[in-house]
Amino acid sequence: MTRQRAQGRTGIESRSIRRLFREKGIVFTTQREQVLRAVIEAGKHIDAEELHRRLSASRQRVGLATVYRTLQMLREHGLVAESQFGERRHRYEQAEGRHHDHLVCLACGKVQEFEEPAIEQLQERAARRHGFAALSHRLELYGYCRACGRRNTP
Amino acid sequence: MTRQRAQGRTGIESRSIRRLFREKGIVFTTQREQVLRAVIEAGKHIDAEELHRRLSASRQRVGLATVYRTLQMLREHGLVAESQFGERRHRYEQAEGRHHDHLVCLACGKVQEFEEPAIEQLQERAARRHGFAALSHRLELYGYCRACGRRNTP
DNA sequence: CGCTGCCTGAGAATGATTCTCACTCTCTAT
DNA sequence: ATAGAGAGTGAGAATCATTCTCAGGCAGCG
Ligand SMILES: [Mn+2]
Ligand SMILES: [Mn+2]
Ligand SMILES: [Zn+2]
Ligand SMILES: [Zn+2]
Repeated sequence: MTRQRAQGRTGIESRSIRRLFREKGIVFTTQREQVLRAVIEAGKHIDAEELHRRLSASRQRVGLATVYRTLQMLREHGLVAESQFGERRHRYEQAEGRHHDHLVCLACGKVQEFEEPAIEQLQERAARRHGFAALSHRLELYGYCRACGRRNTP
Repeated sequence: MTRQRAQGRTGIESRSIRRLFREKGIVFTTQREQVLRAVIEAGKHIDAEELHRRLSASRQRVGLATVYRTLQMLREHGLVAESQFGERRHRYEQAEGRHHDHLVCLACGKVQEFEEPAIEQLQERAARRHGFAALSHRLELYGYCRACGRRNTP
């Protein structure tokens, strides 16, 4: 079995995921490695079904139940972030260092990311005012992206 | 059939809902009236199933499908607001004039409302910066309420 | 009062996610 | 390396909130 030599731009090698899992106390399995790798390569906001489809096509086959289980586990370990965007299914992305929120276009479905540190601060302040200890949050703005806004209200 | 005389504290009478519907171009039916009335009386964050149960118990029976259809319709007309709070089912509340966001306790499930006009402004600004025309948003903070926070981290 | 067309309700259908359980694999300790 | 214990996997069934279907019922308008 010829093994691909260079993994390419992601730079994430099997050994490093193995190490990552060990550090986090996560049992290593090829399925888990493949799921995490696929999430990272997918880029942004992929759903479980699509992830499963891509894995079945290009890599080792991984059961859909395992995809779900693994995503949940990775989320609990802070390696993956889950969002919903007003659809029925959840979407996943790699949880990188920086937190961000989302602008969801109601016309074309595009999801744009943004950061606004001042909002995060005010959230924290608002929470404290109510004696609430915030661990996480979700902020989504729904409306029309630049392209769709121009099309609808010229 | 003896009819209840005074509707009590809500102050919303049949005639006024009829008028409200007419003004909005909504066809009046007793089912729709009952659903809206039940949402208002429920107070906060009730789900469709519970609404259906209460209607079946105390008022006229309304089919579950009709409850869902009506909630969706009322939402489109801005009379009802929908949220999700990380659960599977949606929750509904009367859409009153003032907008608010939510603090969701991960321990006891309590949902507290808060307003922070400065956040709303910053959201608008962030959206504009990306050429995005925001129509609505959802902001939820997840963590521990005062009572649960004290219990867990004394 | 009598159409016309929207509204309703019971049950079936849908669809994303979770569960089940027999089997397999990882990890750790020999 | 090897074996045993326990955690992970996968196919399919189950769950369950929500939507769909369609036959029968009302609302609104003349
Ligand atoms: Mn994102
Ligand atoms: Mn609320
Ligand atoms: Zn768009
Ligand atoms: Zn609490």
